[in-house]
Amino acid sequence: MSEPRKLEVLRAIVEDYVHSREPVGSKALVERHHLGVSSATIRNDMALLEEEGLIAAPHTSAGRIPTDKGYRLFVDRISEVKPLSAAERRAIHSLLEGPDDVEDILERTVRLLSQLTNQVAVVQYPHLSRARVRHIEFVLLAPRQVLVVLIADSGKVEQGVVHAATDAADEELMALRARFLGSIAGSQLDLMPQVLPSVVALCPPALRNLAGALAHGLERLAERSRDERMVMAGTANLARSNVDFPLSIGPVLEALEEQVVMLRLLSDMAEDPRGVTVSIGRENPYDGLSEASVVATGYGPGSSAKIGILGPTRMDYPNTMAAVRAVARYLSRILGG
Amino acid sequence: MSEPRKLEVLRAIVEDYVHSREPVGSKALVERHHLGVSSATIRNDMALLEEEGLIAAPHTSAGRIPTDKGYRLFVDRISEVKPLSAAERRAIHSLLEGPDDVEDILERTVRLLSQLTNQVAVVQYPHLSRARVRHIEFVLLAPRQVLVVLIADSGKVEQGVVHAATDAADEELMALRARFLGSIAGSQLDLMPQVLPSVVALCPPALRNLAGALAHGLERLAERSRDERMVMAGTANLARSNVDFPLSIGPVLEALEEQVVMLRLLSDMAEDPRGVTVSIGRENPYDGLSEASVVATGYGPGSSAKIGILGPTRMDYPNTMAAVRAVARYLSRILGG
DNA sequence: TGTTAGCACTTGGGCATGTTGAGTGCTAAT
DNA sequence: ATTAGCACTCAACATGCCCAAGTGCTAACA
Repeated sequence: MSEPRKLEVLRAIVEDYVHSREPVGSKALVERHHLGVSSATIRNDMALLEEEGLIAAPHTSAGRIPTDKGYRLFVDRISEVKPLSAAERRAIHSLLEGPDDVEDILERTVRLLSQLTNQVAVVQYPHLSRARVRHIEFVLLAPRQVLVVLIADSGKVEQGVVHAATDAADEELMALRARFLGSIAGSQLDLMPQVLPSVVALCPPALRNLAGALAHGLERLAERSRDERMVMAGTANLARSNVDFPLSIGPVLEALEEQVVMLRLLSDMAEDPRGVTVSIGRENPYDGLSEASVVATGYGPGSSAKIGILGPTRMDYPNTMAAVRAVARYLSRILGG
Repeated sequence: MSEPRKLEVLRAIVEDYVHSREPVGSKALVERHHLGVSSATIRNDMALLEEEGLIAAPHTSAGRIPTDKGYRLFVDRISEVKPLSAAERRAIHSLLEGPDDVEDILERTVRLLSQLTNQVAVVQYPHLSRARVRHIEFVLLAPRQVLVVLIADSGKVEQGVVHAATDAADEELMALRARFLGSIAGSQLDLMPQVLPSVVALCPPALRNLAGALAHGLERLAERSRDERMVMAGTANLARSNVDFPLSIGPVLEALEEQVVMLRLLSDMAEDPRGVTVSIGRENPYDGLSEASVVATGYGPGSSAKIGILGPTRMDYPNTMAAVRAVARYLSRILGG
C-alpha cells in the first residue's frame, strides 16, 4: 500500500463529502477521481484509513465520512490554500472604499467575509490595551449626571454616565477636565488605575468627591475598551447550509449569543505559522460547537485581534481558509494605514 | 348556537394549540376545558368557526389549528393580558440597577425581554432627531485625519473620521471647535444642514477648506444618529422553540440580519390604544415572516421608539404581550428619569 | 508484494400493504 | 339547540419485502 495514495484517497473523500454531503463509497471514488487503481484497492486503503481513525462509516454498508481527525490531517498536510477568484478579489477591494471609521470597517468586513464563505463570520475589536489617552471630555447632562467621554489615540471613543453625589457645576468640570487631561494625556489605558488616584489626591478638597467619581468613571471606560467586543454576521447561513441539519444550529446560536464564549474561543486559538488556525469539531472547547469548525486568524498590529468564521465541520476548508486569510490581510492594511 | 360559546371554543383551541403544538380535536377539548356541552356540539361550533376562516384542519381527520385570522380575533377580542408573575416582576426590577448608560440599558433590556418571553427580542434605539447638540470635539489623529465627536444632550455620542485635504494643526482645530460650538450648541440635530454652511462661510479663508470638511463630518454624524439602529437578543430561542420546525428559521434569521427590514417593520406598526401592537403571520409585510408574529410597543418620550419580540405565530400572546408592555414601561421610566 | 476480479454478505431506504385511532360530518332522537 | 350514535376518512405507525450501494474477503494475477 502506498502512503501517498492513501493520503490522496483521504483528500478525495473529504472533497467529495464536503461537496455532496453524503458518505462516499469506493466505487464512486474511482469514478470521479482518476486514481489509477480499482475500487477494490481503494477499499483496502479505506480500511486502513478507518483503522487509523481518519474516516468512519455511519453504518455497515454505507460509504465513509471523514472524522474530526481526518479533517485535521487534511487541513494540516493535504490541502493547499487556494487562491481567491477574481470576483472575490474585487469584492475585497471594494471594501477599501468608504469611510474609515473603525466600527464601519469592521461591520462591512464581517459582512463581506460571511458572504465570501457562506458561513457565520466573526471579528473581534482590535485590542486597545496599549492605546493611549488622547482626550477626555466631561459633559453635564443633569445637575448630578456627568457624561464621561474617553478618546484613545487609536480613534476609539468610549462613553459612560457618572452619578455625582452632589450637584456639579460646569466650571468645576472644566477645571477637573484640565487637571485630569494634564496628568493622563498620553498614558496607556492600562495604567489608568495607577495614575488616576494621584490626580484625585491633588484636587482641592471641595472637588475631591466629584473628582473621585469621575476618576472611577474613567477607569471603567478604560477597562471597558480593554474588555473585548465583537461583531458578527451571516447567522442566516447556519440555517441555509444545513437544510438537512447534520449540524443542529441551536447550540451554535447559543454560543454565538454568548459573546464571551466566542471571544475566549478566538483568543485561545494559537497563532498558526501558516497564517490561519483551524479548530475542528470536538477540538473546540465549547460543547455546543462539537459539530462545528472555526477558522480564524489574527489581524492588525501584532495580529492581536482575531477574525474568523464558524461553520459545520463539513466545510470547504481550502477556500474558507483562503478567504479568511485574504480578508484579514486587507483589514490589517486598511487599519494600519 | 351561542355566540359567546363559539368564542370560548376558539379561545380553548388557541390555548391548547399554543400549549401542545398539536391540532386539537373536539373530544380533547371538552375534556380539558369544562364547557358544559358534549363533543358533538363542539364539533358543530368548530364547523362554523372553520367556515368563518378562524380555524383550519391540516387534513381531513385531524384536529383544528387557528388561522392567522383566528389568532387575530383571539388577540383583539378574547384574550386578556395576564399580569406578570412575581418572579418576572422581580427580574424587571433588578434591571433598574446598574449603570444607566443608554447602550448598556438597551442591551440588558433586550436580553431580559428575550428571556422573559423565550422569543427573539428587538429594541430600537431612541429617536434622536429632536435631540440637540451639547458638545463637539475635534481630535487630530494624524496630520490629515481628524476624529470628529458629536455629543447630543440625550447622552448619545457619535464619532467619525474626517480626511482633510491639507495638514491641520491642533490650534486651528481648537479655533474651529470654538467657532462651531458657538454657533451650533443647543441647535437640533435636524437643523445642522441649515446651520453649518453659514459657520463655514464666516471662517477666515485659510481655514475654510478644513472647516468645510469638518462641517461635512458633523452633518454625517447628525444624520447617522437620526439613522436608526437596533439591538436584539435571543436568536437561539428560534431554534429552541421550534425543535419540530413548524417555523423554518432560515428566512427569519435573514430578516433579523437585515436590520433595515426589522426597523421598518417596527416603525410601521401602528400604535394600538391597548398599548401593545401585534402583527400576525401573513399580516407582516415581509415574506420571510409569514409564519411569525411580532408583538411590539413604543417606549420613551412620545413612544417614538419601539421595543418588541418576534416569534412563531403559535405563541402565548397574553403572556408575551404582558411582558412586552411591562418591559416597555420600565424602560420608559428608566430613560425618562 | 501490491493489485484486481469476483462474490457473499450487510443494511438503510423505498415501497406496497395492513392496522389503528383520533377525529370528523351527518342523522335521528331528545 | 343539543346529543348520541355511527359510518367514514386519513395520518401515523408497523410490517414485510426488495433493491442498490457498499463492504470484506479470498483467490488469482503481474
